[in-house]
Amino acid sequence: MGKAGTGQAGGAGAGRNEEAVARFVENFAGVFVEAGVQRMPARVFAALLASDSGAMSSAELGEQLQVSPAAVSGAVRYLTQQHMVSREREPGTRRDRYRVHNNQWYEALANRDQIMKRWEEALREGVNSLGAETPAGRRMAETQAFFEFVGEELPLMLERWRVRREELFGER
Amino acid sequence: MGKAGTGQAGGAGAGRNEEAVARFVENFAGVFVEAGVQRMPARVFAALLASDSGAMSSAELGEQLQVSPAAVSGAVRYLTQQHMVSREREPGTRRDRYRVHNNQWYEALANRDQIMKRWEEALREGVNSLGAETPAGRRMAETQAFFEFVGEELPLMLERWRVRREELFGER
DNA sequence: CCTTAACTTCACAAATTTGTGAAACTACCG
DNA sequence: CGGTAGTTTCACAAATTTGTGAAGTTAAGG
Repeated sequence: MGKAGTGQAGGAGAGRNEEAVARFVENFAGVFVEAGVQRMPARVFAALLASDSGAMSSAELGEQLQVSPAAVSGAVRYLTQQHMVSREREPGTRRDRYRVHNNQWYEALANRDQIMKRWEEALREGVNSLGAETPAGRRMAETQAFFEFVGEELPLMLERWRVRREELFGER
Repeated sequence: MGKAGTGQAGGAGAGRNEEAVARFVENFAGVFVEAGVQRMPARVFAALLASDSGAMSSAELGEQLQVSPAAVSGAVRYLTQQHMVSREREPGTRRDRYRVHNNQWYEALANRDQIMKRWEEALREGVNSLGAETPAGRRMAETQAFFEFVGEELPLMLERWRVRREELFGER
């Protein structure tokens, strides 16, 4: 717990209230967990989100969250696969840094192209094997249409968000 | 209604290919699991979706899925809490039936009002405790705005879906 | 009221998931 | 080329989750 010397690097401004950060991290990670994400990736992600620079090294993450390098490695693999975090190698050092890109991560969250495809495919197969004329088949076909609809709408919604975002935070 | 010897009741038409049904159930349940739902609720839900009438009794579910009444009970509790399934008591019998309402369940899926609130709240608290002027605070505020935006957009999108749905399946 | 079918709850055993330490690997740096 | 900081992989122990059987509860039907 007590972190030693002077300095966390990635996240800490001078007067950061470490306890508040920790509270946020666990709380926010909890929401992710409820949404079906494993705990460790959720915690790592929350830590990044709560860091000032938006990027931390593996060692920093391990220290802040009190977990082993192995755990960080696994979490980070998951997060990069989900495109919620990107990995960057700081040139001139052999340390990777993991970064959350401001608007990118929640767009990835909303997009979920892969997931949508899985739903549609499972439903399509259901319609085929049960028969489009059966009541169950009709039910599935309707659901499938819904997912297709959402697949069309999401990109439009994200486009509208970019406009709104510009209005709200435009002159950063 | 004797549903003795021959027949599954809730779901089975005469020539239903039970094997195809089982395959769909496990496959579709898998997609749910990937999306963070526990396996048993996912299986129960898939079974209902694949049933002809869209409704099954506890006993029928237990038999089709080869699980105990206790397991069905737990799964059904979860599903009703999520508003993905509704419980009805058949008058004149003491058997409950569990029903999936055609368009209702995926609207519930897309709505997730409760979940949205949790995200917004966690983020709001993060902004407060880290300070709106800090980089991390700004990042969170932006994310929070995004969730608010989505919260506005979802109902509109669902409204558009209802129109589209009428076009596609209107004269049922 | 009593019986009993149906559903729910509970303690526990089984199965799965999770995080760790240690070994293996990679590729900077001298 | 070798040394070494950093990351990843792996086998395993711990913790959590899951489903079961059995007991408990509820209310329909006589």
